[in-house]
Amino acid sequence: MPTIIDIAKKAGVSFKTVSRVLNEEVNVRPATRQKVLDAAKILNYRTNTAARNLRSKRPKVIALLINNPSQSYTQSVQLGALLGCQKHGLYLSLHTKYDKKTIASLASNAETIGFILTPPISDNEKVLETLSNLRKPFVRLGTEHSKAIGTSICIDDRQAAYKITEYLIGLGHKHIGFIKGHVDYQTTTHRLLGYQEALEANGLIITNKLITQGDFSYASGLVSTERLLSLTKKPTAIFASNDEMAAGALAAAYKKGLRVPDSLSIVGFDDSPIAMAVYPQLTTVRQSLSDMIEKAVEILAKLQTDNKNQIVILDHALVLRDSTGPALDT
Amino acid sequence: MPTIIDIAKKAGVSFKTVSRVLNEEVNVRPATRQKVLDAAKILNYRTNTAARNLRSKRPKVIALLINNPSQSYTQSVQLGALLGCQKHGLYLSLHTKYDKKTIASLASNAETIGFILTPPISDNEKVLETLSNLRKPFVRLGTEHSKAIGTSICIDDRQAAYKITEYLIGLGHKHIGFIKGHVDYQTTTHRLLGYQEALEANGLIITNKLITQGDFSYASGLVSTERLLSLTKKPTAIFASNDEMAAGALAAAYKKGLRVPDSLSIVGFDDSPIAMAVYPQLTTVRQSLSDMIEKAVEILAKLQTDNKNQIVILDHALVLRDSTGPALDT
DNA sequence: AGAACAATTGACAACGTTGTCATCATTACT
DNA sequence: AGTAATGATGACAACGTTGTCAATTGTTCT
Repeated sequence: MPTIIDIAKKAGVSFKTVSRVLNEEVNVRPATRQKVLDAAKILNYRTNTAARNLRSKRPKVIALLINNPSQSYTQSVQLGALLGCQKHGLYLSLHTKYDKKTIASLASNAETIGFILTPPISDNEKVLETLSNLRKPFVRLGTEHSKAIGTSICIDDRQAAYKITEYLIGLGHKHIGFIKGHVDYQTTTHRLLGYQEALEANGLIITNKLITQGDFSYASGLVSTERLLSLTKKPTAIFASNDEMAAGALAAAYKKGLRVPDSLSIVGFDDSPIAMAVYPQLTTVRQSLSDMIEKAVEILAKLQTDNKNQIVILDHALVLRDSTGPALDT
Repeated sequence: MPTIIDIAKKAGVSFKTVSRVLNEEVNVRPATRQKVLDAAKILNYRTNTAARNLRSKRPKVIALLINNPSQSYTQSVQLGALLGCQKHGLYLSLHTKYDKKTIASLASNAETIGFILTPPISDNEKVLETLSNLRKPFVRLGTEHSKAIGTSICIDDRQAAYKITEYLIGLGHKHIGFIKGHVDYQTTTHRLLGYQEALEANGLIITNKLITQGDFSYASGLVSTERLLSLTKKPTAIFASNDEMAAGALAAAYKKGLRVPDSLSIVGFDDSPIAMAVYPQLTTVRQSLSDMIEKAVEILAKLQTDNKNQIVILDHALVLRDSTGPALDT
């Protein structure tokens, strides 16, 4: 493996200058920088993180605050965080408690770079206030809260919900039930908005009877769907705000003897592992949790004092599988 | 943080001797070793992996071969492997291809310590043969194959299946359906054996009609259960060889209008995330995948030439949740 | 006892990077 | 134009460990 000394020789500068370029320090002439970067590229240089961590006195720990009942969510996030940390030579410390004391003690540790908050903690006012006072950087996942504290990373939940609703409308569905997520989550609001806007834009009426309250759990999806299917004017499609509730909706449909997607279409949201583990496999919205968290780690890793309070919006995609089909004629 | 030099001062030896003790090298007098270990304990020493990795020329990469359709399985394993690697200062390289060429190229890399094989690759004869010839150590997960090649790590699937079957029998169930797993997996055989032995030991007859072939997928659990429930002599309980099939079984029960656990008890196996995401939550067998894989990493990390071909059997536990209840009187 | 050998321990370099400080080049100011 | 301030670069030490090899101690054999 090439070292910065090899690069230095090739570029005709001192190895310290190479180090400066690679660490994006100021006070390097653009021409010099370019020479170094070219040489690094040719030699296919990769930082030796062991050496860097040994010598560097920079903080290297990222504190991940996570408290989500869904184990698969927790796992995905943890995996992404770990991969991100590995990439940037950082260490991860994982926490499920987020009281003032815990956060303060983490923040006072000189090793700690900053925090990553996952929903619903991302929108917890107390935590946000505590962190703001402590002057440690933090990144909030899955929220685009207007209040500009810290950096936020999310997808455009509203647009995604809009698109998947429009997809159902395109299949001929006119009565589309909606199962809301847990009230503590900001995504709950945005997904509902997207659904409502899509109906409106396509000349359909928004009926409150077709909108039920869930909490992101399988059981709530089951119960909500039972309620929706007992309406006199039954929906021909159901939009569950996440995949677990969609799985519950599937079970409720089976219970009623409705075939999916023949008699009822069901869509979820997230493209979590459950979406493929279920029969029929769910049409859903893919958001890459691991991308999200890797981005969060990257932001903290490359933190400069100037780039605070941005909002990063990542891509999403409709995933069409087997749980959706044309609406039945009524 | 204390260094080996601090320990050396406290123990009155040279820092090189401390290094030797901590690396479990030979040729250290027992008394010296003890002095060093005591000093290390008092100072609460922790190895600086950055420094170690920088200087050490030992290989540091573990190749993980994984090809499992279940995303949640893949995630758990990857997470455990990453945590294990972090703990031992190693790097993980992940592979879903396992043809001869891929394996050979990984093995020829001097950086590679060894391989971890996950089911069903753990029992793939071709792979095992290739690896044996390449003389790189490997650890096989989820198998206790009698053929003693490489180290194997597993739980006692047979005993676990026995116990959960006996639990059902204890609830009064006399007709217990069984859904087999995918044929490529060795666990499939052992879980079936445990089921059969429990029936036999409790004076129940083993009926082939009550045993159906699945493949670990939700869909196969659904179909198998439908078949079992259409028998003239219906089972009052169903033992699915994993949680995904148990989830499918739940859906089939709903479809038939059977309440779980009132009219039908269902048990799964693995205690995967799905077991809690489903309603009612599944009674199942917990096996800690992450423990399993961490152990695998540890074995490779501390590899000595002498301890090959062992079989490590980890603990399991019955997890009683809401999908099981007393048998209906017939 | 003395020689030969093995076991045990230590001195010191080296890994590839960042931190500190010194030096040289350039710009800004009087 | 001369001086001060700033920008750009370099020389070298240092991080905490392992690798190499030499020095010391203990053991075995003649």
